Amino acid sequence: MPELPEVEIAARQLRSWLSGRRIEGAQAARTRVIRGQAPARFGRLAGQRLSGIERLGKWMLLSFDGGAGLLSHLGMTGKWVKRRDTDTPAPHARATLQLDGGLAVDYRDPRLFGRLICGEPSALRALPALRELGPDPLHGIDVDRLRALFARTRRSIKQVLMDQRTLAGLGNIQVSEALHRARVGPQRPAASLPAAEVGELAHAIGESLRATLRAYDGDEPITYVEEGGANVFLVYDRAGKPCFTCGSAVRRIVQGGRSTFFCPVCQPRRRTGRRVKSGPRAARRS
DNA sequence: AACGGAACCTGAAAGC
DNA sequence: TGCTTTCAGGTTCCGT
Repeated sequence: MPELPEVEIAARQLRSWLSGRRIEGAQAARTRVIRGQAPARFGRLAGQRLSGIERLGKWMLLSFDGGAGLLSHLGMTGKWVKRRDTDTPAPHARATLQLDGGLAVDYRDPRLFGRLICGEPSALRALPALRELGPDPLHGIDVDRLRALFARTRRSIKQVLMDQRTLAGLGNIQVSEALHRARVGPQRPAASLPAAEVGELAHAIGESLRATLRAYDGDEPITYVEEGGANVFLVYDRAGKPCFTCGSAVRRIVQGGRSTFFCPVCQPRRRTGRRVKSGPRAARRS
């Protein structure tokens, strides 16, 4: 269930696990994860060493010194995990890279929404899913571009931010969190945001991503919220619980078939011009 | 062209 | 207890 911060952590982990090691063997099971590809394609990675990992939105592009590339998307339940090669593979392992030094990394993915594509990095970059990605929000956000983009759509701000062409890597959690931090109601039409609010939203997106990244820092192996990890978020999955700012109940609504969490008081449906300064201060976390 | 909704999957948790 | 329903942070495809 990973979004930009979780994928960023996954990329860092893979970098540390693979760097300096030789791939001794690679195999993938014939599942939806590899779509039409022949499982044998993954054998090409054998004998090569990692030369770099790039995170592109929620995708990771692994490049190897023999010219091979591996594109990975974690979907909803994908995760790379390390083990000793003598240990039994992780449950729901869909692919494995054997490394020298008696180590192996498994790609596990119970729900099979993730993807692994083996090919030359240049060819992988040319795939529509990568070509159409918007800019990476961690590298600074162009507020004018965002505002222009918002102006020419009738969709809600939530829907536009979920679109990977807007900013690459935001997902359901980060969008809820960023809108909350910016005090913008998720149902508002994107086109209704004045320039000042677009600026605040851009700032909030960066803050939310960095806060999540910090929360996972040193947490290895990473545990997602739904896996029983602590909820480190302000509104996500907190329906009915008090807003940390004003104390009123966080609401859950459905937009585009997915849950949105927000505080109806701090994030009004219409712009009121007034801001919630403070209110009954709820206990921080619990 | 842009948009909303369904489809794709499995497993865990909640409801009966 | 055990069966059924609901829900899950992803993209992609299809019809309007």
